[in-house]
Amino acid sequence: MGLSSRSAVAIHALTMLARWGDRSLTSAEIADSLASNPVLVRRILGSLRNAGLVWSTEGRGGGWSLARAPRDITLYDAYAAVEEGRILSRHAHPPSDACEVGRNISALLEVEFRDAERAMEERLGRTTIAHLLRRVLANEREPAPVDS
Amino acid sequence: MGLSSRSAVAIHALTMLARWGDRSLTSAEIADSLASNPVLVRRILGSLRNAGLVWSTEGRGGGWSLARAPRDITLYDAYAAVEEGRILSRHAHPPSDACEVGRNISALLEVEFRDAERAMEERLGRTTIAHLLRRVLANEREPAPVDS
DNA sequence: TCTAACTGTAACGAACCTAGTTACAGTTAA
DNA sequence: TTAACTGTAACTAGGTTCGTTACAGTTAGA
Repeated sequence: MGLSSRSAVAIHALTMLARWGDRSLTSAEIADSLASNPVLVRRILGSLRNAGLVWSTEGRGGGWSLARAPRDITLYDAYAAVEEGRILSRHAHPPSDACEVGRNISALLEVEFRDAERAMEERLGRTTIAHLLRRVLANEREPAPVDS
Repeated sequence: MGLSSRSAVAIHALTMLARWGDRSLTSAEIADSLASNPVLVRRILGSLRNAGLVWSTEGRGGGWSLARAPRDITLYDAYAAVEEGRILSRHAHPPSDACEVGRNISALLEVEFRDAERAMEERLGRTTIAHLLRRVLANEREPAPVDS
């Protein structure tokens, strides 16, 4: 099935907060850009706050701001804040001890899957919100040609 | 949420087929080792057959065998045969074109996520069924000490 | 002081996926 | 002819996701 789209929402929101860093954004503004729902946005930004990536203020005029410089927030930070658990699922049940393969494969698979997951995470950690924002602004200055 | 455990089942089954390479195994034998169900096993081995990794014979005395040498089957081959689609989900809906970030982020995220997924796949491609079988047999010769 | 604009969170539903199961048709060897 | 297999459809229970409604709490400003 694959993971949820929460990582995409989180990265989108963080990039918006970086773009309009001089003021806070409301969950409604972010939800508009996502074509989604303010409650969903608040839930996901809540996870980002728990991870120390953003902070919020309540009440009228309240909203959300980055808690760190965009160059100090990686895509892995966003991913780790909203996505829990493993990517590659292990056996649903412990295999049979009566089988040579069954009693050894779990530990071996654990190492392989863990390494593979880490490779993905390591790649996500190489890109920051600042990188994304720079490319967004570059695209805006020189829009990609539109086919037609 | 993460992916299904089909990859784990597929790799477990392939390792068993490699271990008992001189004869075919039935879905019931593999299901026993997995503490699972023969129908589930047949479904997953069916995907592996579609990918050219195993073949099966019907009728009495039938069963499953590897279609390639264990050293020519990687964990990525197994993964790709049973798991479809992407790992990191993209936006559930296309973001708003009215927002600077919204109209650029999808394409940028696509590149990042694709690269991250490829990093994981590349790591899975580095280990073969022959590697796993060798370690299973090594563990059997020299069992890991049991705490108690 | 009242009101409007926010966050924070619980609760719910529809859609979807997974793992497991039953059932049964088709194939093959003995 | 029968027993042992594969191949596959259909169904269930349980879990997750995304979206929504509802509402309590907080804050700024008229």
